[in-house]
Amino acid sequence: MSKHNIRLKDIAEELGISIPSVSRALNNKADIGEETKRRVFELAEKLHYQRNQFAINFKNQQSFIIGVIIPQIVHHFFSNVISGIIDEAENLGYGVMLYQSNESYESELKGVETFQKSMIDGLIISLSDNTFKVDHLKNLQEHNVPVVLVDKVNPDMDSAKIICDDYKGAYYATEHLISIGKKKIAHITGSLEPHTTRERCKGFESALRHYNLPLVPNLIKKCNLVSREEGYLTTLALLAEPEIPDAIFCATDPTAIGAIKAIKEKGLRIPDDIAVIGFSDWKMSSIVDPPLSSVSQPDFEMGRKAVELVVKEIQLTRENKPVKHETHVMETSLVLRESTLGKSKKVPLN
Amino acid sequence: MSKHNIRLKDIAEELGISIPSVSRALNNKADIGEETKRRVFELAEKLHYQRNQFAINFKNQQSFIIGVIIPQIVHHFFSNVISGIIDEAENLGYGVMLYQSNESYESELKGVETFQKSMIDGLIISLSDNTFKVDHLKNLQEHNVPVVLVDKVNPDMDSAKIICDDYKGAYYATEHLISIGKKKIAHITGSLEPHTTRERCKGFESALRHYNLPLVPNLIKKCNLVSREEGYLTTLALLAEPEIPDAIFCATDPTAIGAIKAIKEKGLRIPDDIAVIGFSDWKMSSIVDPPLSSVSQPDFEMGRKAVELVVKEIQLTRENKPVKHETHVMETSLVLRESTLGKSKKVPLN
DNA sequence: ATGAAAGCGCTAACAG
DNA sequence: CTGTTAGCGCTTTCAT
Repeated sequence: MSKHNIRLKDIAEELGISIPSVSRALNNKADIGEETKRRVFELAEKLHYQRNQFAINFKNQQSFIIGVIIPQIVHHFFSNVISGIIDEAENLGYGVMLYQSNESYESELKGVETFQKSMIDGLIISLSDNTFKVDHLKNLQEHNVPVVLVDKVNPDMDSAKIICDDYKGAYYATEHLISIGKKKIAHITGSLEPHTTRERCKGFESALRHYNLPLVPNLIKKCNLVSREEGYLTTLALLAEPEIPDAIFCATDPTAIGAIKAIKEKGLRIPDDIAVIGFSDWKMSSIVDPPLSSVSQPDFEMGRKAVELVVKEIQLTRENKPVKHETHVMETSLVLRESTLGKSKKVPLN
Repeated sequence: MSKHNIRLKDIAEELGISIPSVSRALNNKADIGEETKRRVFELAEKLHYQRNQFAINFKNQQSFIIGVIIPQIVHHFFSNVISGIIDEAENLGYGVMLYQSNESYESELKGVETFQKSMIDGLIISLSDNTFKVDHLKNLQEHNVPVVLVDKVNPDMDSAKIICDDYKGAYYATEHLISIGKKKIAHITGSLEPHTTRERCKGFESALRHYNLPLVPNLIKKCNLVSREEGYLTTLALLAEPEIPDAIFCATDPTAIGAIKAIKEKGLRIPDDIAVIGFSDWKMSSIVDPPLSSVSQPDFEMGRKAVELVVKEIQLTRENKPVKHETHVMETSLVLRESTLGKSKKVPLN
């Protein structure tokens, strides 16, 4: 049990050679005799030698760990971002530490602290909705830990960023509603604090303007949590307006699902009376009745790209080369289902 | 930029004292002068000293990192297990590294390898459905890295385990169907390889037996992936039987959702003609139409408990004390919704 | 091709 | 109370 782990020293002694020689052999260095190398490998194998990464990390001051902070894992979008991150990190030889902020700034601070204790080489973070200061992240940068912001970004941060084109996604979603003949389109937006929801709102307005549709203030409703409950209540409010909309673009899928519930309860048909489209293409969106059209974000790909950027910066930083922070804007795509298309089109189960 | 990080040495030199004194001060050791301590803290503060955890980890041969391998993050159940893990790990001063196996044995091996490189102190793992050998885990144990199995366990592993009472959950689910007057109850089971599905099947049969209902072989259908698609197809097969069931207990929620789709397509009413109950209480289960009754597992709590066990074993191992591997069986609970209760009972939105 | 020596940053053991 | 010494396991000079 407590038999100490095998060290280079053990192998060296057993073979009657020096420790550096063993090291050189195991690391396939050039200047080492073939015969020696063979004997070292053989014995290492036999003793089940495992390099002590603590020593190596210590020597190189490098952990090969990337820290990841996201608001909530349970969200389908973030699960997929994380999958992309883990995948690409594996490819590049990095491990991934995870922390969730639960949309709390204080939690986010704690996460950064935990990560500093674990000596992460780089950080990928999607900011909590309640994070307005970024000193904790700048602090990391000052300690030569590159930071990459994903999706939920902050203009005060001078760092690499991965965002998706929320503006265009919203524009296309709205354009789609117009294309199926809708004229009185409502928008349920979230808190306008996060960059993402603000862009979605802008894209919506821009599409209306472009197609010469009136921008009716009463048809733009704000809710803070963009939850199902809120979507439900907000839609009920919309339906109580003197002139009700014939389509609703919701800033998130849960809101849209709430909206669907409200519309169905009122005995209205989807999409004939009111079409509904959401944003983010949650897993559950294909399961609700009717299946929800939505704007799909390249979540997995965003994760991959984030790792690519952060590792690039890690390497440049280690080589003391100047780093230029890239911002990657990724394209969204429309996933059209019955909530806007109706039964006409056969929609696959998945 | 490349100004090297502050070390104890820098502080010691600036203050004209020895390095150990600085160490003692910073660590609030007993035998250090108040005045010295004050000066050290002051300067450390001023220089933004941050302890170099690489050195400490190296010295203690300890990372304060727990590795976690699960099949798929996107699954609601696992997301919540992970949340529980991160939460409790934070409490106990540990960070969490994450890896997903995607139900692949090879992937799982890679995960263990990655983790070994990162020198995890302990591992929490939910085995992939294709993992039948556990040498990789035993290897970890031999290197004094405690392993805790969660939910997907393996009898060959001599380790701590967290499981939930699938048998009882299935029993209660079936009993509930009986209690609402159902007599011809079908069961859609998964591959009988994993311990979990096997127990669910046993619980189902046991309840039928206990209530003197016949065990009709044709009403027990197996599908391998327990996916929505499979649930749909399997249910269609069930409905093609000469005598169709009046209730279906599905081994997972996705299967149940597929079942609902099939039943609705056939023009049958839920639950009047056929009641449906699932297992795991996925987020989406409350959203489908009708909302799905299900057996809820204490996912978050399972995660917490896993951390508790693994940390306990880590500590015992470090102190060279004997460790007794505990197995924790956690209770499930029924979440009843319209798919078995009907509209009668007002079901809350959440 | 190999060995000897030094050092990464920190802490524990031992003196005084 | 404080300083000196040593060592965690490995790699990287610098000799030979």
